[in-house]
Amino acid sequence: MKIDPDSTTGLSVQIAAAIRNSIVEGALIVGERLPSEAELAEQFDVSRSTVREALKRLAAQSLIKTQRGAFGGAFVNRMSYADATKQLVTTSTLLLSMNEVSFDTACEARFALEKACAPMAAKRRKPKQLKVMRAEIERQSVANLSDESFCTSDVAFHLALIDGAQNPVLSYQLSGSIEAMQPLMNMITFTARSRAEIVAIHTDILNAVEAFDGAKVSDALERLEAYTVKLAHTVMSEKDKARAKNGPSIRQL
Amino acid sequence: MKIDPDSTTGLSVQIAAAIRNSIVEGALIVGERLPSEAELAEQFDVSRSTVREALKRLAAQSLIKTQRGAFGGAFVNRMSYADATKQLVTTSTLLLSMNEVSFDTACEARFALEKACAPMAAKRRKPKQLKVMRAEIERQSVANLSDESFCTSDVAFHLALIDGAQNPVLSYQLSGSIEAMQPLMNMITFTARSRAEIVAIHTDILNAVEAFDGAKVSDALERLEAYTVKLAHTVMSEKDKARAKNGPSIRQL
DNA sequence: TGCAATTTAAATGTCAGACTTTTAAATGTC
DNA sequence: GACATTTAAAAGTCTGACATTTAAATTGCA
Repeated sequence: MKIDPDSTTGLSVQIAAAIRNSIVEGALIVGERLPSEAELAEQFDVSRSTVREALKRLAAQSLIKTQRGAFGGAFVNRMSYADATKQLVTTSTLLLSMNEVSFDTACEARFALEKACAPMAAKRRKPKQLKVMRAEIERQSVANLSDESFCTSDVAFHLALIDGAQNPVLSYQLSGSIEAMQPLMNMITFTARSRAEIVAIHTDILNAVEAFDGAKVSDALERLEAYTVKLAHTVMSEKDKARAKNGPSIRQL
Repeated sequence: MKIDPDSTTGLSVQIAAAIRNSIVEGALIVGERLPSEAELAEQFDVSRSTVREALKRLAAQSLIKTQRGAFGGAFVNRMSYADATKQLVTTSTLLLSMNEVSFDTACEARFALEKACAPMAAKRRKPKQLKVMRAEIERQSVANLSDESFCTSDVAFHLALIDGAQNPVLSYQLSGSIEAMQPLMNMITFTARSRAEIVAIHTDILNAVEAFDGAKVSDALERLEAYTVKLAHTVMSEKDKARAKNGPSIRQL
C-alpha cells in the first residue's frame, strides 16, 4: 500500500484507493479493523485529516464502518443487500435524472429485466410474495390515494413479484431499475381510469403468479409496459401543450 | 437545508445528506457550483474540515466534482454511464464476494438478465458490435492466453452482445452483473477443452446475432450457462478434495 | 467473592488557524 | 495585440487542541 506524494491526484484519493484495493483483493477481510487514524497517518506519512477524508470516501461507498470510543475504529463492512440496493438506487436515479434518458428507454430496460425474472418468479413464488402483492393491490384500489403513494405501492408490488424468483442477486439488480424509475413515474398523474387499468393488470399478474403460469405473467407485463408508455406519452404531450402556451419550461422530462 | 448538532449521527453525514437531497430533488442542478467550503462552513455553522468530509463523501458517490484554484469549487457532477458503471461494479463485486452468494445464484441472475437482453440485441445489433464480438472470439482462441485474459475477453464479448440492444440503460445494468462475476470466474481454470467449448458457443452466439436470430442467441446462452455451472462445479469439487487432504481452507467460494 | 459504580484510556469527531498549491482572471509590459 | 506577471480565490494539507464516546480496567461496597 504505497502512495505518491508528487502525483497530481490528491493524497486522500490515493489512500482511499489503496485501502479499497486491499479490501477488494481480500487483504483486508470483513470485520477486520483498520489501523487507527493516527497509525494510518503515520504509515502513509500524511496528516490525520487527510486520512480521515480517505476513510469518509470509503464509508460513503459502504466499504467501511467507523465506531467511536475505545477499541473503536474503522472496520471493513460486510456489504449487505440493503447497503448495495441503497447505493444502486442512488446511482441509477441520478443517472436517469441527469442524462436525458428518454422515458421509453428506461421503461424498456426495466420491463425487459422484469420479464426475464417473471417465469422464475412464477415457478418459485411463496405465499409470502402473493400476500404482499395482494395487499399492495388493495392499497392501490383506495380512492383517495395520492399519486405518490400509488407509485410507492406500485414499486412494492413489483419488488414482491421479483422476490418470488427467490434469487437475492436478481432482487438486488432489479430493485435498482424499478426504484430508480419512481421519480419518472411520479411525474405522471394517474386518473381513476388509468389506475383501474393498472390495478386490473396487476391482478392478472397476481393470478398468473398464483397459478404458476409464467407465460401469462410475461404477457401481462408486456401489456403493462405498453400501457405505461402510452400513459407517459399522453401526459407528456399534454405538458408540452401547456408549455407551448406558457413559454419555455425550466426542466423537461 | 438544516442540520441538528445534537443528533447522534455525525455532522458531516448530515451535511452530506442535506446536499445530496438538494441534488436529487433538483434544487442543485448539474454543473451548478456549490458555495465554497468556507461559506458552507459558515452556513452550517461547523468547521471547514467537517464540510470537507461531507464533500468527500459526495465525491465518492460521483455526485460532485471539485476543482482547485480561483473560480474553482465543488460542482454538481453529471453522472455519466461510466461513473455509474464503476460504482455499480464496485458495489456488486463486494456484495458477491462478501455474502456467500453461491456461484449458481449469481450465475442464474447474470444469465437471466442477459437472456432478457438477447432478443433485443439480435434485432438491433450494428456492425460495430459484431466486429467486437468477432475480435474477442479471435483473442479467446489464442493458445497461450492466461486464464485471467480469457475471462477479460469473455466479459468484453458479452458486453458487446448487450450493447447490441442499443439501450444504454440496459447496458449499464447488465455490465454490473457481468463484470461483478469476473472474480468468481477467475477462480476457474480453463482447460484447452473447456475453452474450445466456450469459444464454440460464443461463435454460435455471434452467428445467431449476425442472422438477427434472437431465439438462437437465447438458446446458445442457455447452453453457455449450463456449461459454466458444470465447469464451476467440477473445479470446486476438485478444490474440495484438495482441501480435504490439506486441512481446512482459509476462504471458500 | 460478586456486583455496581467509577475511572481511565483509546478512539473517533470536531474545531481553529496556518500554510501550500493550483488556477484563472486581472494587470502590466513590450 | 500578444505575452509575461501579479493577484486573489479556492481547494488541499498540516498541526495541535479539545470534545465525545465507549469498552475495559479499577475501585468501592456489601
